Amino acid sequence: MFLKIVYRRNYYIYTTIITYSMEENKYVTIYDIAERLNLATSTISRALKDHHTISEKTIKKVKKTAEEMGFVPNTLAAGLRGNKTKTIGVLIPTVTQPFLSSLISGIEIAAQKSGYTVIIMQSHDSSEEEVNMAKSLYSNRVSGVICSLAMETRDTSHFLQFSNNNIPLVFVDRVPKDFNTFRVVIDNYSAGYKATKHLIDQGCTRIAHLTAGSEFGNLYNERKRGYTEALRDHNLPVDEELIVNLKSVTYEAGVKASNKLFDLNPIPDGIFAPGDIIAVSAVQTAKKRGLKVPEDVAVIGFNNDPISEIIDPNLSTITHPAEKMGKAAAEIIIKNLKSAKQDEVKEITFLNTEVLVRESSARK
Amino acid sequence: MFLKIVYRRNYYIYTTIITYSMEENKYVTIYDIAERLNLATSTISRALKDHHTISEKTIKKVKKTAEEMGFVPNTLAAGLRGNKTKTIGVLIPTVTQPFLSSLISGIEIAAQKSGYTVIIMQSHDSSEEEVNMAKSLYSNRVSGVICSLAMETRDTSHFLQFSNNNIPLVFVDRVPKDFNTFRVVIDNYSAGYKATKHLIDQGCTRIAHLTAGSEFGNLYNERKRGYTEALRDHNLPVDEELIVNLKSVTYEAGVKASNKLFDLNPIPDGIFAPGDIIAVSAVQTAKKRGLKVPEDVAVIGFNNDPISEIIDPNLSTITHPAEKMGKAAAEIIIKNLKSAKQDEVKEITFLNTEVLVRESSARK
DNA sequence: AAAAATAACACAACCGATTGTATAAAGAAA
DNA sequence: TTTCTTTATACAATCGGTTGTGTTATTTTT
Repeated sequence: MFLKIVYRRNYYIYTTIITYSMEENKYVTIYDIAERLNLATSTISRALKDHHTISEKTIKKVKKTAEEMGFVPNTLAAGLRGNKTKTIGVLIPTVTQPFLSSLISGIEIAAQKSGYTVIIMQSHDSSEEEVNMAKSLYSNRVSGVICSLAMETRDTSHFLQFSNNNIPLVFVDRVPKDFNTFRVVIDNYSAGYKATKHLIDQGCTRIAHLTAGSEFGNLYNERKRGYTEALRDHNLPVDEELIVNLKSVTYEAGVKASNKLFDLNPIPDGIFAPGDIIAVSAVQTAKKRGLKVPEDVAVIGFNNDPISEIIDPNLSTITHPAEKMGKAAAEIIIKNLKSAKQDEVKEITFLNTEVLVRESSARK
Repeated sequence: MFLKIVYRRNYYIYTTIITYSMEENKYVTIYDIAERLNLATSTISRALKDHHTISEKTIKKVKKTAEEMGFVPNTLAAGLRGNKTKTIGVLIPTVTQPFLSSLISGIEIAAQKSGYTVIIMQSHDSSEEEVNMAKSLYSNRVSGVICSLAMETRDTSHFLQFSNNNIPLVFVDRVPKDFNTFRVVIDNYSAGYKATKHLIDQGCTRIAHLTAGSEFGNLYNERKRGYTEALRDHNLPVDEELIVNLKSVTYEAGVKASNKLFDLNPIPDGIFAPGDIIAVSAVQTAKKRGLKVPEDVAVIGFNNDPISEIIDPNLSTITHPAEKMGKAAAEIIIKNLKSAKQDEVKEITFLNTEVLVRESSARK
């Protein structure tokens, strides 16, 4: 065995390679252990999981031998027989958004604790991919599914294969309105309300709102509803020219929308953005135009992404407890898998959000 | 079936629930199709994969019926029989770092394209968890494994179970020195060299370097080696007081280290940080102390994290092609799974890095 | 000491797709 | 018509744990 270094471009490195012995140790099965110990495979199987019908002595002997022989159970065989796999399928738009990667992290930690494995699939916000991947998860006989819908998704019938087959299904964050299953969300309405109220409390009277998404993605609409309600409750007019609908939730779209707002006369004195990236774009656009944040315009974002703590001025934001939501979702799955049948009542779990006041909105 | 809303805290929402019919459609198997069509299961199995011994007519009929009956193949059964699963296991420290989530994204896209499923596990930089999870991947009979080592890991013998059993194993980014298997990396030495040279080219003569990690994690050491070599090549002294070793790669640790550097007299006129978060902390610490970036001190980071484009001033950085690396790793796995036996030669794939000059270091 | 109860383990079917081999039917060659 | 191919499909073993039931010992009860 030797080493070949491939230079894909023009860089060099020096490396030492030690070759380990390559004798193939085929997968060790319970049959191998049974043969070695002159016991039945059923005894081995039961001994390995401390079944009460097996004597202490045998259990100890079996476990020791299994260890020695390097036995690792074949999850597939167990899953096939028992028709369950201790695997949780996660179907989300992408793993690269901070919110979603934190969500995964929470799921993974909770799953790990109970001995579950996590399969992750990315829909890339495409319905078509979501349909395929749901099928793939089903094909893999996942024990439960956690999903945050693709932006594009309207029809959710591809999730019926889970709910119809008693496979626990939890929607997180971007959830369908009309599907009877578990949901873990934040209250986007009250979060929007709180964010707007905060700006009002800071003395803002001309508060703009950047929003996004369609009617179906009720997430942004709920935030917007909170925004308008807060304005009404405080006797402020809801000015349609202060509400800008983003084509996409990107930095560039945020810059464009912010510029539109700052072209108004008078400019808004407060901006509520439904995401930190957008809020950051607003802050920086303001700064570029010589506006002071928060003095001239106060800004509050959403999510509490890592960046919100880092930019200057620090960004006020609404917390979005991603990891907790992941943990909650995974725990719902696990709880429902433990009991013989699923909860009749499909709980909607609301997690708390908080206004995090930092420099970008602190006028007082 | 009804709906119960659980208020975890103090928020409210209004939701409509439509209950879908809940008749259970058990998993449909090829046996069910065989029975319906009065054919043998072997015929069904072959027909579904266009085997040449099955007639066109039968294939068409079988596929139609399978579709109608809602047949979804049981991956477990196929995996058990064939002893392969079309699943790639990914074992990384965490999914929440931008580099790693982009890496996953790349893996997932490439895997998806070839019909592979991805299982992700997080070691949280703990060796113990890494050992357990490697075992779990093995237990799940993954077809291949992609791993970026836990910071803590010294002994890599828990990966022998893969290489000894002909399961393609690719290490990415944080790779062991002495394990004979595929690796996908960047040339950290030359990246460090280039970053430092860039600062020199900008007129810096007193360049500090923040570094991290131990001897084993050769990643940071390589960057440091590039740094010192670049200095030497340009007849600049290597000043130990300008090299600060971080306890952890966090913003806070970066602030602390930066302050230490700015307490020196004279202060460094350039800083090379081995990560963008650290670089950002340096930039902001400098600004807080009234120093101008890049005039008083030029800063260059590493990774090209999203934040580097957003902070003010924009951060110069070294690109770290995460998604490409993931794609490359997955493709190596897939290629090796396609051929009967693995490549004898375990390639080391180097991906290119580039100096991305932005405001934080552009003095000229 | 005989009957009953319990402990300890073995036997074999099962999960569902795959695949080497066998068989039957249809067509081609002799 | 008979034999040889070719085509189309069936049969049955297999992968490796799991689990209901059966079978022997061994111990306890009466």
